[in-house]
Amino acid sequence: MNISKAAEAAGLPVKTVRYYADIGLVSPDGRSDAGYRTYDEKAVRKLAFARRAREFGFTIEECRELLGLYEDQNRTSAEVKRIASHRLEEIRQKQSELQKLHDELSHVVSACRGDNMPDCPIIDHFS
Amino acid sequence: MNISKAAEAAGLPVKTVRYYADIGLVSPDGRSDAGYRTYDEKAVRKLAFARRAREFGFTIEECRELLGLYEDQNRTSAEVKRIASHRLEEIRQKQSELQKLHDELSHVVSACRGDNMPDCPIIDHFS
DNA sequence: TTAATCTTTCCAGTAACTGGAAGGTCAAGG
DNA sequence: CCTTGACCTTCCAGTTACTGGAAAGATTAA
Repeated sequence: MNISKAAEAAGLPVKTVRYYADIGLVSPDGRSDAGYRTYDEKAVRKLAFARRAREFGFTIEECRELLGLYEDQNRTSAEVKRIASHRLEEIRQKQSELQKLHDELSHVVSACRGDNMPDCPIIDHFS
Repeated sequence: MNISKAAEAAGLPVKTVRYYADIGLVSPDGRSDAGYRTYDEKAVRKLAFARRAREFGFTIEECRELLGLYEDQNRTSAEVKRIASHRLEEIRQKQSELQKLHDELSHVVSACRGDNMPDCPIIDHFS
């Protein structure tokens, strides 16, 4: 699979996929004769995982660690579990924060009559 | 309320609060005689809202628009509703993506026996 | 009154992309 | 075979959103 197909499948811009290859976060499966990066299913799954993790505020280095969980045969099961559990806790925290954001905006929407009156009641939401 | 208390209450670094003041995203309520920025409850709520929105990938400009929903008396109710609904849809999308990330990591954790054996079965998750 | 702990501005540096130039490759149509 | 258009490559510069640190003024507590 060439880079644009892989990028599309993972939901990332081509530029970003190339960048991830440059910094060694997700390497292509190989190169074609012409020097084109090629990606297999596994690499694409890693890209998609990295995308999700990045979208939710994990840094590149944290993504590297998380992806490393799947790679490093020398890691102990206990260590994998420790790291993953820690990140899971963070994700649960994010879920609750996201819910708050949702509720705040939701309040805006439901409080709006939706007509053209300029006295939308949410203006007072912050006062 | 001085900047450090406001930052603490909003869950942001002081530096970032100052930065948001500089770019006019969230202005302090005023300045003390000595020139210290002062923040009231309303400003703190805006900071917290901005933090949440930023954490979930909305850009500064998008935050500006969202915060503007609460400010601009000239906006029509319909416009507020349109913008907020659009963003709400994005948030729902994010919730589902976050769930996927949660599930992937969760799979790592539950598949781990948690002992010191180096053959944690999740190594195969990406193959 | 002196030390610790704020606060200010300003300027430089970083993380993670992102855009664009210059040029090589490939598949389809004429 | 040749060209055209959509790929791909590297490299380098620019952007967004902070973030760290210096130098100096303000406030508080002992």
